[in-house]
Amino acid sequence: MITLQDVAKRAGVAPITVSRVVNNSGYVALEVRQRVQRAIADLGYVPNTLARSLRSRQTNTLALILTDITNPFFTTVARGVEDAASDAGFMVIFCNTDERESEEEKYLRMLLQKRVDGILLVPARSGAHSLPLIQQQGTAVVVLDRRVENAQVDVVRCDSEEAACELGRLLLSLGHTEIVLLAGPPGVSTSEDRIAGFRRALAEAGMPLRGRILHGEFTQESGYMMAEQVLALTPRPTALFAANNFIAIGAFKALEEQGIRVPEEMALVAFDDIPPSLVIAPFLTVASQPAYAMGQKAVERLLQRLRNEGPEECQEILLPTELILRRSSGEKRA
Amino acid sequence: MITLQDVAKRAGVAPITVSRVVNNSGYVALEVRQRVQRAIADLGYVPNTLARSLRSRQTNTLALILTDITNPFFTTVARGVEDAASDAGFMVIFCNTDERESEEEKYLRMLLQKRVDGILLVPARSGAHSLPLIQQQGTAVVVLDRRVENAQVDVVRCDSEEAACELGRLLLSLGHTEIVLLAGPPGVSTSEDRIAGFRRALAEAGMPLRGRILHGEFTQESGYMMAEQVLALTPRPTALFAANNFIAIGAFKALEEQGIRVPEEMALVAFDDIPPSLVIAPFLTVASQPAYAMGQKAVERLLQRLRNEGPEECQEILLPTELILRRSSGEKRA
DNA sequence: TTGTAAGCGTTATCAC
DNA sequence: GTGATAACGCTTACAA
Repeated sequence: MITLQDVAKRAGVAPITVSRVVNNSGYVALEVRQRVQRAIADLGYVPNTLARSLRSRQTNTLALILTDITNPFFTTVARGVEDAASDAGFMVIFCNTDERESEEEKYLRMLLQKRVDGILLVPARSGAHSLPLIQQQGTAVVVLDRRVENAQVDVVRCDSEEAACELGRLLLSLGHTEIVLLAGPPGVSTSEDRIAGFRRALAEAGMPLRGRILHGEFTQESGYMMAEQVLALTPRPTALFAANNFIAIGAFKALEEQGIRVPEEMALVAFDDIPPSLVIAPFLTVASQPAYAMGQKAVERLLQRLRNEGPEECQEILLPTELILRRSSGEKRA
Repeated sequence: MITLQDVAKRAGVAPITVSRVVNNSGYVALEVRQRVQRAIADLGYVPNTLARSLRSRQTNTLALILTDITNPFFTTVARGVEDAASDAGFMVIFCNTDERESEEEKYLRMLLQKRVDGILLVPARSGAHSLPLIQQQGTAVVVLDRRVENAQVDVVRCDSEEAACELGRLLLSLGHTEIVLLAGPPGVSTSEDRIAGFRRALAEAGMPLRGRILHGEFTQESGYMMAEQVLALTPRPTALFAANNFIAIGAFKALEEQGIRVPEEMALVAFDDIPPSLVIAPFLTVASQPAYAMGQKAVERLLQRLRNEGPEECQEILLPTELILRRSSGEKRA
């Protein structure tokens, strides 16, 4: 392997001079610079970032820990992260936890050992067991998409509670009185906030709340199973509120198999849109979160931390959701 | 920052002994090992992989260079890569090139500087300008999804030519004679192979080929525009063959806006499925590639190279595509 | 404008 | 079983 030393020898200068040319730092005479550059080209020298990072204590690498890149919401977040990081000269390591804290911790340890400059974390559980690990190590971190309890940390997310309340109000305004929320797992803030928002909408309307919430996972399979349970209820509800896109699609499949028409026999609304580029005929009424912008904003804040810019105190950056009305929520009931 | 030295001092041993404990290498007396482990716990020591990698010449990091993680085909590939890599103790850096060779090269240089152990490359162009860069540096590489010209390299992909031929035959067997292929960009092997397969299907049927191929990008916008062009033709074609999923969806939107019913007035088939978890009502007839398995297999081969296992000569691993018949291809014409 | 010397935190090598 | 020493390839601090 060609090292900086080899280049220095070939160019007849000291190693540090080559370093200065490579990094465009400090003064180097034009003539010397050219000599060095020729030597670099001749030898095909590729700087070794490991050595540089060891000395400079910067890796120019960020990490994004999320639950599942396969969910288009997170795919889009990831793209926002990558673009923003790339613009700033950072590379990004991706980790899928599948909502498991054990995986989260495993990855975290590896990342800290790698001395990544910063971590973007979508915590598997709002307990956020792993946050202390990061902060104790002095690594910069921004939490994405979800709240965490009792933690001093920057967060970029949407107001799930408010958006869920709006979705709930929508269904109520359409005349539904028997609505069931197909929720995500307990202990995840987005799931809990969406439940709280739904509750608030019901409370505002003076409606009682019992047996109206099912707990599951943020997956299609879970949506399917929860919808099956709902269909066994009497009287049968007239509207479903899916806590995310996957749950909605799973629920729809269950309804379809039972021959229940959406929205005529069962209205359906959901959290998280599916990107228009993936959908032949947009159908779901959703509260859409600005996934790409979330990724961007989170990186922005993380870079501020790395550069000691921006406000010193921890911020909670709330991005707006958008209510998108489509066919699945149906018309006003008689 | 706590270093291995600090731990050594605290435990009253030499640094190398701590190293042996951390890495489970060499002999360490049980009593000493426990003393060291206690010191590690007390101090909250986190090993520094940079230093280790500098010495050991291994980073336990792979890189995946693809065109756009936002395309569900690549999202799934990425998940397959991440899972397989993670199982083997490797982390993965992701890079989006948006089909641009300049981006590909930029990322590549950064990755080589980072001394990643191996690179998974979906080359932007079949010229694969950047392959020599990698190989010259002695870094392991596996090419994914696409062919490259004149290169000694392992490739994991599907047989686009054959699958495209089958899709073409399908349309012909349904009685279509005026079919237009909405292709991807020239210079990309998947695009060219799909054209070749389509041509072969026509040739087999003894049908002439003129004005039957439009070139565009692998994007929804491009699909939309190409479909608009098709609709201006007389006589109007009766079937469209989209070279990927995004093109198909863009084309469908153009057709819909013009009030043209699919498949009654225009049949539509495409390459690449959309994952069922994302689709309310599967509709497109497609040639589906096993994206997850492609990612897995590619990592498998890459790890073989890193470990000097497996066949020495370069392999082309072809994975089977699956023809999935749905509504969009329509019935046999009168 | 250029160079010297030391050190970043680990592990390879060889010795005890 | 354990340790001393050097080295990985680069940059920081200081000197000339």
